[in-house]
Amino acid sequence: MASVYDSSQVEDKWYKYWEDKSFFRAELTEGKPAFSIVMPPPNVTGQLHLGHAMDCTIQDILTRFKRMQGCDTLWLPGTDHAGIATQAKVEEQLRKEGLSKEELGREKFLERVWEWKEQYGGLITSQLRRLGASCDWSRERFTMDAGCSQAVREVFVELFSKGLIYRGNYIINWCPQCQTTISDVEVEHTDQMGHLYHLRYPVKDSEEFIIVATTRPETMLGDTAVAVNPRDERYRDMVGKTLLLPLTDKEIPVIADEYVDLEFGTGAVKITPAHDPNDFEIGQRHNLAQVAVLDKEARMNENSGKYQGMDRYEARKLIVQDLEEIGALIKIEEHPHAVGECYRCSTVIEPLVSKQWFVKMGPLAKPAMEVVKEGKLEFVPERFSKIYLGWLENIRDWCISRQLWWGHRIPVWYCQDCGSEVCTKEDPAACPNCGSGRLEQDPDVLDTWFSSGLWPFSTLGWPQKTADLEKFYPTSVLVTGRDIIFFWVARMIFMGLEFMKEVPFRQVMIHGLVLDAQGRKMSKSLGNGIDPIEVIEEYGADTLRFMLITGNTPGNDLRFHMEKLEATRNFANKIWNASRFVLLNLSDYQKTDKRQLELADQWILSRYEALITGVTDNLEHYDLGEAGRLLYEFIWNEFCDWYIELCKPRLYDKENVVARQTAQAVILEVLDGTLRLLHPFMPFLTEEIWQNLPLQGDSIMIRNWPQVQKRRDLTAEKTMNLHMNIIKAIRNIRAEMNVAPGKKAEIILFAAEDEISRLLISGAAAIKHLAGGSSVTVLAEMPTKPAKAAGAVLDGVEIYLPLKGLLDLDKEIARVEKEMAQIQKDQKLLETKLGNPGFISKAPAEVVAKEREKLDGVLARKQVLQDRLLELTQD
RNA sequence: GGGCGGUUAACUCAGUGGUAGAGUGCUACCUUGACAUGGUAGAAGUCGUGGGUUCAAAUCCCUCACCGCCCA
Repeated sequence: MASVYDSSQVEDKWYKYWEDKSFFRAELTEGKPAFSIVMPPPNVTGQLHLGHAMDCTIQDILTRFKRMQGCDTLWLPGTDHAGIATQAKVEEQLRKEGLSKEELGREKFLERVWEWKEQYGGLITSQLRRLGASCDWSRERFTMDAGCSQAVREVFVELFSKGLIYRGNYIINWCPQCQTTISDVEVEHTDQMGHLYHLRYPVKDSEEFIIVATTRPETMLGDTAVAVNPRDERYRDMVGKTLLLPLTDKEIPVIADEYVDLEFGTGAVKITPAHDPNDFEIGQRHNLAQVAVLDKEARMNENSGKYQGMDRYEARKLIVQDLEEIGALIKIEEHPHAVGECYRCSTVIEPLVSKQWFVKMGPLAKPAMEVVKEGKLEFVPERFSKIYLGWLENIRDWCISRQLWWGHRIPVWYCQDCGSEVCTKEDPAACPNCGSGRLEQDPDVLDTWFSSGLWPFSTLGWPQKTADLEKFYPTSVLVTGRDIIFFWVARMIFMGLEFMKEVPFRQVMIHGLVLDAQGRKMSKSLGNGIDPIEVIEEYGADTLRFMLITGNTPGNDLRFHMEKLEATRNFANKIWNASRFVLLNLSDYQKTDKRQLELADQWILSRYEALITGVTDNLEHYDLGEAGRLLYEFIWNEFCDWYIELCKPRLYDKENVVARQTAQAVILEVLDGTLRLLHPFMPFLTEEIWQNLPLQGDSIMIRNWPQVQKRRDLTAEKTMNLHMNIIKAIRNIRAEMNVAPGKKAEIILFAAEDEISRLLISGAAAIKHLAGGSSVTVLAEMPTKPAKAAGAVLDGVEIYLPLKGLLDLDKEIARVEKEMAQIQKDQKLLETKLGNPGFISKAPAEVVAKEREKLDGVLARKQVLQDRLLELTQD
């Protein structure tokens, strides 16, 4: 074995081995409890980024953990067809060839997209394999495969027949770049500095006027009213009057509506029902006409007179200029406001009135809220349920039609003869109303999230009644980022409740984002993204995985630091070398029953037992970071720094067979168990080591999860702590006295209490070995204290190092005085506390007793230090 | 404007009533038969501000400030 762990030599080998042996497959074993996760499907043409890496690492840890615990485990992978993004990529490819999708035609274009999907769709799944994802590839799904498509069809038709899907003219978000509608959640609001234009609208046949404030003057040509708040004194007399829209002299009424904010601007707002969602609603309440002045390219249309054909921003400039000329522009103010942009292309979206398909949300949202309120579905951390509920409370109907070609085509046909609408599970051959064969299918496709919303059951075979569905629905937990709660999580919940009559998952674990070292989001435009595959190649998948889940708490963002990556790589290497040490000393290992456990063995077994509990409990509660931290600390501090060192004398001594075999047995047991606990976090490294251990089994990944055996031994832990503290104190003295590390020194220990004295004798060998002692003498009595020695005192033990010739008296005095100062501080603190009658009477007796004990210890130590100081300063 | 999260050692973060912890970095020493991607020892924090509750607050409550995110 090499002294440095080389991940590149082992990862592919083991992944292939696991996959070939079908270890990832859910077997539907009778009687085994189920554990299932559906993977949030990444974009089929996408590449793995650190967000996926974190998300999938968490899922893999949970999956491997549950698998080892004996569950019938299914982690179901798949990809999403990602309508807009994928279509855009293929269109871009066409553009390079000098083609457009219109030239190609719908059918040919879709063929091209499928080709593209075949070519690039495998990339992300192969990248997930590099990460070590133990998902069941035999059940891999795609949102546009036959099964998922059938599910989409089923759901659409059913919702349609229940009246929960309808078509109508409403205001929607239009992306002039993508040339499609997008849903409310796909609009991103960013604060930008804009202007508030104050415009004067004159009252007809009067000298009066109203000043309205607007951020979008170019839409004024589509104004059909001006609204004020009915409680607004300023405009009481204006309501009902007719205004003349500047530039056109069109007559529009002044109306009163509660929606208008008295504080904002002038308290009077122009109403453009065709280009603003709020105005749209006001327009409906007051029966106002909708006059569209912008087209789908966001250019001024035929209703805009001389401005026709202009881009919206160009038109804004000119209209403002023209208004100024006629004296209708009162003033322009700087005004910060939120601008809605397309989440895909960042183009400013344009609210337009358009005939689209919608899902009626009210009836679906209600049960989706109930299950969370009733605790049938839990968010982890809990606070995310508030975000979820808040969103559903104010939800608007979901616009699901998209003017794209790539996606699930809306299963509605229009009869060209009688005009009826046909929505059926099977493609209709003739109009059921008039029998005509002239049916045309709706050209639009569905929002990608419509099919992802069905993911937890469509992937398990629904609408068929399958064994998978029976066993694995509801899934155990969903793991995803918080940016996707509205897009996806909420939709899966109401779809699951509607069609399965059951939550799609019992828990939702929400994690944060991976940020760059400065705490910024990683983005293409900033160029601060990090390719996980490059990280895997340089540092190994285990390192990346462990780094992504440690050092933060659930739900919080994680900053990506190269230093942290290195530290984790060093940890992997540490494990590698500790294992190497064990293996080097296990060459002649034989199973034995003749174990004679020493204190160190009892101690490490006890600590290992605590580790099992800690790691298991934290994994059960999705606190992976804490579980990882416990493993890190146990392995590095307790196992490597102490246990391995304590074992060395026994392992090197081939004469004492029983002692050696005992050490071999315990170190193997602890290493084996620790590797198993670590396996979900670092699957490759643990497999590579485990395969080298003298143990039976095909793979660590299908071994049992370690169980506690009631071997926690607090007495052994306490004794060991005493020994460790003595060793540390001696090392400290040696370092402060500049004793060369190789130089052995005489150690004298004394305890007034017999019981402690016995513990010292039992630890003498270990202390000698680890504290660089030439000898360890435990004195039963100490009539005179050695003056010419360096010393320390702790837990009822006095330590002396005679250090002939090496002792610097002044230094030693300084050391003792420093310690004395600390002791006095402690004493004062404790005395103040114990002198407080409130503390004595109100604090729990247990706490008081503990503080008393502390004070006793402090006083005893003080006494010894005082004596020593006296002796040191005497002659 | 509303909501959520954060503010702890130089940096990155744990800690959620009983005298502050880790990793990295820093200082000194050490190539000792697992590991220099290492070992040993050490220095380093009035736990954002101001109040309150409590015998006791980094921890619970309130105020404010700053940073980040979400919603409108």
